[in-house]
Amino acid sequence: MRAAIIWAMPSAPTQEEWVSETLETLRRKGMRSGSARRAVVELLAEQNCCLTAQEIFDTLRAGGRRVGIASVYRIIELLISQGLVQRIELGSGVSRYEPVWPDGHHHHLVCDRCGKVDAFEDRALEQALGEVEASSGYSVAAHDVVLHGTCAECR
Amino acid sequence: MRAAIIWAMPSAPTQEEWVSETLETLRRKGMRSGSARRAVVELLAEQNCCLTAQEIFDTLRAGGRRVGIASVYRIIELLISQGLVQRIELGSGVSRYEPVWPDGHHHHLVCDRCGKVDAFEDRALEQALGEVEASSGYSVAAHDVVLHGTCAECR
DNA sequence: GTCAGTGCAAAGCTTTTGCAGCGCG
DNA sequence: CGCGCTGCAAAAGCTTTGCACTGAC
Repeated sequence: MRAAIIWAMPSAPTQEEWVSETLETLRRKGMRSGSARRAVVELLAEQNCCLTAQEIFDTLRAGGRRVGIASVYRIIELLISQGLVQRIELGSGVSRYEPVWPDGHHHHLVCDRCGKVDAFEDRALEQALGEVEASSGYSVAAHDVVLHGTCAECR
Repeated sequence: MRAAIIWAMPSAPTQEEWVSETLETLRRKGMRSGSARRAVVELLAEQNCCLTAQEIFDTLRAGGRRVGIASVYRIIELLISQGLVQRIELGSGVSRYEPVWPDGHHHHLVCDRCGKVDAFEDRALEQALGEVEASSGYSVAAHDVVLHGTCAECR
């Protein structure tokens, strides 16, 4: 089995390190660390799966935090522009977001029956993508791969 | 150069054949061929790039057709459910649609600067994807690959 | 004390749904 | 000549913007 299904939580850096490095990166650019911003960063860090803006909002509200959905969107937008978070489109019409871990790169498998999302890594796939990118004439900054199908439990 | 940038219009079937085969497929399932349905199918067939619902609507309106945007969405939905059209998400928040040609399979390169979209094919990439799919535990029905970057002109 | 960050409310867009009338088969 | 298809209008999400106030530095 070459394509290992993983949960995207590399051992290094840890979740806490990602939080502090993310806030430090913002601070270095002269940005402040307000309560909503810190809450979103901390929540993203502890996820093993990509979240929607609504899920982030609901989770923070359920935890008693008084955040606005607009702040969630603004914070995500900021983190994406700094390369700290990545937007994932799985085809359902809503955007999902997950932290960018410096030492890992993975893609997503979506079960169209139950909605489950798995992550996977594959060296041969990355290599094939790298060769396509090199010969494309584009300067490729990012690539997204989404596999749609039916998971083992639903089958 | 392995990854050929192509425009996704295979020689067989021709555009006219795709139109007639698509309408015939619908007819065989007891569906009718109203004017809006035929107009959308004909417009899709002559595109070399994926279109948004709004673009389809605007183009048909500009051509003097009295179509509703709701019909455009309903027709696209129908064609997707029959496997005749495919939904493409390029990360901008709007869905794009293109015909499924029976004899070809391609992916997309997006210039994040000017918005241009190119299509490409690559055998090694398809093979790597096939191996990932086989070992994933999922029954994979479709896969989407999107490369983001800067095109030669913008660079 | 200043001004970036925030919450709330309203607006903007894309997509979906309801419904009455038209027209394909 | 019936019922499926269509256009229009309204509704339903998701996301963005405006604005006054709060709180980080």
